[in-house]
Amino acid sequence: MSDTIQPARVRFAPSPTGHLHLGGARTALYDYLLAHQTGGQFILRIEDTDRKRFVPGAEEELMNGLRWLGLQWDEGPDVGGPYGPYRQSERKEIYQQYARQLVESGHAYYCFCTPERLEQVRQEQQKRKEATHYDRTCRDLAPEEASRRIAAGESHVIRFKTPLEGSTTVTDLLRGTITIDNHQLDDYIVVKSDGLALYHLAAMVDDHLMKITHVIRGSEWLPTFPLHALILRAFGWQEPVFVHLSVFLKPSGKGKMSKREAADLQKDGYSIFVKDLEGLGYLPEGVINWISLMGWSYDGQTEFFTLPDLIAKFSLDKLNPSPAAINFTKLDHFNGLHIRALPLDRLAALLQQVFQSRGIAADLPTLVKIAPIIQERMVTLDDAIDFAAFFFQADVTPTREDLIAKGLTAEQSAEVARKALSIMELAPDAQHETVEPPMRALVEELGLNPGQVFGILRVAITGQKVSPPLFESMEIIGHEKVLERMRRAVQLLEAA
RNA sequence: GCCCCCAUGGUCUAGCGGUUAGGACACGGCCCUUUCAAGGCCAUAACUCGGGUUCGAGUCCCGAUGGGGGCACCA
Repeated sequence: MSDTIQPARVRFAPSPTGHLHLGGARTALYDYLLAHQTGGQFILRIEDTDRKRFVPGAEEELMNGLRWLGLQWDEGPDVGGPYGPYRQSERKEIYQQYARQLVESGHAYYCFCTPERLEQVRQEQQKRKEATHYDRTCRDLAPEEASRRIAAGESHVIRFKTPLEGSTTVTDLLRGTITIDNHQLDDYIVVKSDGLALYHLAAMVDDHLMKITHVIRGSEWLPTFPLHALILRAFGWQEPVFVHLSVFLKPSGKGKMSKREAADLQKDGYSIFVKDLEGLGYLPEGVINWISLMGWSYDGQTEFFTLPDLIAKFSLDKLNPSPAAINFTKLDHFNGLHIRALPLDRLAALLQQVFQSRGIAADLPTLVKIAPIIQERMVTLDDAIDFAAFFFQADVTPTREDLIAKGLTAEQSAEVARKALSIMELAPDAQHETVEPPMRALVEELGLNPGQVFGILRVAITGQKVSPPLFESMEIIGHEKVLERMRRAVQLLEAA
């Protein structure tokens, strides 16, 4: 990076109409990275001009999601800032003022066509297999007539007066210039009959007023990008840099994620909604690392990144314009990597939350001892339940069948268990340094495989066939409890 | 139907006219090993197709195909 770089002002501008999903999170991440990398500002703007689609609580969920990911904004509805308000529903008058300016300069006009008539026109056009466009009935209404009808209280909207001739060329940072014939463009409505602006006007006005330097948004805006440029140019405003990010496809890479498929994902322990990820055992670090690489790369080699790494290494010109399939197994991979990178005390604290959420009271000192032996075995934090719940149970309940070692009979297994038990009874403590050598000697003496002997002990002490390393586990469980569990296993094997 | 965007292994990607086409995930095998992991090693696997341009094309141009997006008083 050169030192001549200008601080970027970048905004994440979601509408509070649903859950924050992976695509939005990735846009917000890139916004955040660019702002922080350049010493600029990351702005959160709520685009809630559509009252019909407003979902109560969505704004709060969105903010919680961003905060969980670690993407704190510098300006926004809650923290304020010099260019507020940051909620579009609170900026109605501002948009009206600029819409009037557009009408006065001849770039927009009042339209009195009813939705019913518009619908009729649209249907006729479809029947003739034409592109659906407004037929421009009100485009050349005399200003006097328009004023008269407005004064008479007639319902109206404001439409942008798209040039009939020529073409418009816009520049997307990833795709270069895109030129479209103006006759492909419609006379889009920019102010609704309820007086509220539509995205096209509101976003351009806000981006200008809020001094946004880079607009990073989804590629669904590409078709209306020329309109936006036309609006900016009508005002004579400087155009920010536009970056249109590709969409996310479903894991197969064939098509985008449907609502149904998103729901099915939950059954597999995955979700495209940020709000679900924490509960599923994912780390914000893992999620950030994962989504950062969906459409961006650093050198094609390095893949492990923390948020500070990304701030240092992110660059817009390494963005990839092609759609990317969501790959949850890669999320698992990154999550595992970041779990292993966690300091033990922090891992222990996170584990405590996980256990607590399952109604298991796990104390921190024990958790700190457990953390190092399960850390490299976990993909999600939830895996700790399978790996370590037995540490906190009063009793374990191994089955007789599991206690019988491979290649041995029940009687032989009982004999092994009895001998191991007497070793344990003679041992002064359950430290693995004191227990492991005699146990290994026992393996030798009996002429068995370590797996056979240790397998019996594992099931006896942990109650399960898969567990963290045996002797470390015994040490944490404690001498008394280990003896107790081993005696019970002997009983179980001798019964029958 | 019309318009726009995109195109390297199954998936994420590096590549920016001359490479044995590199890395990662997943998958398979081996090593390590008390289980499960982690780690190490090895293997399988790609330039959508057709035309150009060029001494030479994954890389540039055109077309086709495929995928995606848009065509609202939603964003």
